[in-house]
Amino acid sequence: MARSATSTRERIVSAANKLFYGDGIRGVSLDAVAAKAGVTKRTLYYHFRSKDDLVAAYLAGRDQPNLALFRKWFEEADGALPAKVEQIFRNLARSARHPKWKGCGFLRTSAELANMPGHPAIKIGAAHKKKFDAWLREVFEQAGIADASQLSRQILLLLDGSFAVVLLHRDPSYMETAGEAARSLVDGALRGRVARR
Amino acid sequence: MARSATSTRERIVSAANKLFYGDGIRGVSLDAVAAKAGVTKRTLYYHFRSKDDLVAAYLAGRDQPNLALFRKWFEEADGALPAKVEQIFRNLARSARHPKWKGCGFLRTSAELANMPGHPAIKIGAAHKKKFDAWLREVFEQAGIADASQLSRQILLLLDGSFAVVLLHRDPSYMETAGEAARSLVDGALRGRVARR
DNA sequence: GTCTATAAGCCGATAGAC
DNA sequence: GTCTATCGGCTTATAGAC
Repeated sequence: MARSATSTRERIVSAANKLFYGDGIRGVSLDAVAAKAGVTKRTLYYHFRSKDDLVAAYLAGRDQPNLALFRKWFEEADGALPAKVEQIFRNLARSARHPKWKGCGFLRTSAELANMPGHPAIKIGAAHKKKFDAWLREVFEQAGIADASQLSRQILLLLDGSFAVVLLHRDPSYMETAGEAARSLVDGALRGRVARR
Repeated sequence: MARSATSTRERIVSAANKLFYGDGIRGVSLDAVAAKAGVTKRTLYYHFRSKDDLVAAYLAGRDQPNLALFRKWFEEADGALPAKVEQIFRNLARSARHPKWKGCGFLRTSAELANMPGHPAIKIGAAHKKKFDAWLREVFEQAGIADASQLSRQILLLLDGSFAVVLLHRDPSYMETAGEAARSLVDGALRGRVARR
């Protein structure tokens, strides 16, 4: 009734975000989420129909902030297009050195719930990556790159590959390697654009 | 006592392989593994100290067969080096169209157990990828590519990226996109080799 | 080495009061 | 909308017989 500065629902999602991202979906109980949010489990179930519902809300809450961050990194980077793309990977490497970093929440959820392909959370993850792909394709199209769609997909493969590889080896330098590969591919596409004229 | 054609231990690992790969580590109980292996849980605990121990055995059992398959795909492919590398991705796309395909067991385990960085199973996964990396680097070195190490890492990023992306979108065509990117990078490295002479 | 049986605790989800 | 209390089931792991 008394509306607090952050709503109960927001506090629950925030707690779920920290716990699910940190320890994985099936590694976290709703008891733990409720306790961290400072509510009882009954209240949690008032706001969310089920654990699956909360998992979907957890990823939905990461969608826009994540996209905004990538765009910001790109826009603030100096240099030509290949260097600006590479800069995304450099910033990612920096964030991956933070001790709490545990890869991409969307990819990890799809890996953990691979036996439930239609799970709402997986759909949210897929949509998130599609949005990033669409933004990157737009950037490449405006640069006059012929097959912008193919190139953006390739960059996304490198990006998601670096999430997976860095998580496995705990070595963020792979993100810099991925950035160099991305720069090579963008460079090649730009030269292709000129050659085809 | 009576040694069966397949030992009890092997049957347990085989059951664990199917279940863990299919439904994820934390999504599978040892009750289910024991039942599928046709033994009691007490027998399972005779052969494996803990669930973590069994998880490690599950991934260890996938190491060599997986590497052998990639090598076979490469060796049987026609054409020059870039085409042979691309053929690995084409074969992977074909296998990803099988209904039981659920990504890379090593990567999915590291994603699910991201909160346990020192877990034995993660070490086995990291070692597996390092072996593949070393083999690919050797191939590139023998082709006279200058920075074979950098190139093999880039190809692995595309490979692992395609595992993650295809699992999320359930669209194996991303593996063909990754294969084309890999071919581009190998092509570029070969041209670099000539240019530097 | 394999069995039956069970400990001890955690899980998602719900009942009913206020 | 939030609380206390609890259900029925499942989980890892162990005890003790043969």
